[in-house]
Amino acid sequence: MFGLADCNNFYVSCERVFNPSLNGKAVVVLSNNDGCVISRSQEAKDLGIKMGEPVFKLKDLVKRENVVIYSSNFSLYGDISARVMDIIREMAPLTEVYSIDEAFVDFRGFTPYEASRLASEITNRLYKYLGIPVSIGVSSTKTLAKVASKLCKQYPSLKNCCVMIKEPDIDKVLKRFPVGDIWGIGREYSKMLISEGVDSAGKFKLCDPSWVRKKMSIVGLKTWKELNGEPCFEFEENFRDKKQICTSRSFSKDIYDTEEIIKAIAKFASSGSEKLRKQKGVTSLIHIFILTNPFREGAQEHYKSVVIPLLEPTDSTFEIVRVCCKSVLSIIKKGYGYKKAGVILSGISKKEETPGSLFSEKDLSKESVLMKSLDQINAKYGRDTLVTGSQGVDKIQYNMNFLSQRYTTCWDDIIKVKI
DNA sequence: TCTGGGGTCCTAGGACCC
DNA sequence: TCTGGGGTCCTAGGACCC
Repeated sequence: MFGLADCNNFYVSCERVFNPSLNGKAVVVLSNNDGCVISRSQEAKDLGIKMGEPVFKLKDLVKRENVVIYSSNFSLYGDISARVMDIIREMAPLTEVYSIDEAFVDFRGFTPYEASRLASEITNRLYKYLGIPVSIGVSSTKTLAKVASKLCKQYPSLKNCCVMIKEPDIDKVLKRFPVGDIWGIGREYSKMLISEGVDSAGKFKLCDPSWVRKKMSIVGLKTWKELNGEPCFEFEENFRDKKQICTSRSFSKDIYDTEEIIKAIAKFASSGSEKLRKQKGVTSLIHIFILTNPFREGAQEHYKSVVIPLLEPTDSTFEIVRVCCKSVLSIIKKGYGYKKAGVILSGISKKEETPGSLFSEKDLSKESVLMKSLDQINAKYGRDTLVTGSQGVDKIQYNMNFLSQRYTTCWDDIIKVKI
């Protein structure tokens, strides 16, 4: 049996821990740059606020209903998430962290009764120790466990735990479960299935597998099998290395100045390199992209990108920043305002397993020492203490008008709170 | 005025290999 | 008249996740 522990309205719940007066109120957390809604309290959902909705469209509603707004505070959410995962791991050692607010928990070998006891112990402890409400669903596959965890949110009487094992019970649930809410079925497949008359998980479960395979590839077929009780997604080990590392941001306004774009690209390249070194990898392919504002009228050409294969795979901030700054010039057009940019590092391999070049002119061991010092200094004195010249010293401005304090990770903020 | 960021996997088609 | 067969690798694009 697989369990899925899912924090309820996670970002909003984190804000509520440090500000209990938010309980019972409509609260939303916004994406980077204060763009879209990415977390909603139940009260906000009840007002009809949708996931991903841009906040400027909600202006009237926010005012009328006194919706409380927060900018996203990932230092806080990341730290609370780590604490949640630690506690779950203490109680169920084989735990796969799936996202910032979800973990699959191993319930193999448990009777349904034992599973339900452990699940409720976990939710109770998380609420008691951290103040974070968590739903746990348990069933025979990951996909069904996801369904079970969603039921908890629908039926408060379940007290945040739902063990779903008996076939007739499962079928009863699936019959009323919207096909688009199934894990692995997104907007496009959902549209297609509904147009074919398949609007519930129950109906999808009864589809002909070869039809599913044809329409939705092997991925869709796996989801179908999982709904039929055949596990296709196993537990995975947690610290799998990334195959690509993407760093990108939207800017708070359109940027026309080439120097400004270069600064941003240098910053993205340098953060990417740092992430790369953390997993002891080297990149051999760099992808840079810039976008003009796609929502602005009359903007034609809005996406430009360039891919640069490297002759020698590297993890050096200097090398990566240098290549990026030089290459981005080839795609920037004068007179265009850019709204977003990013750097993707791919073709990643383990540094120690990557052969060096016979004709290299660089002294790689020196470079390694330099990078190590760079990382150590930034770890000790804070991010961006030491940066490349092309990144510049003044930070790029992003909108963060409703930011809470970093209650658990930043000493300055704690002092401010006390005062 | 204001529309997120960071990932994964699969498939089709083209270029290339022997 | 007749024009191989079996692969791999790469890229772009499309779907999905939170």
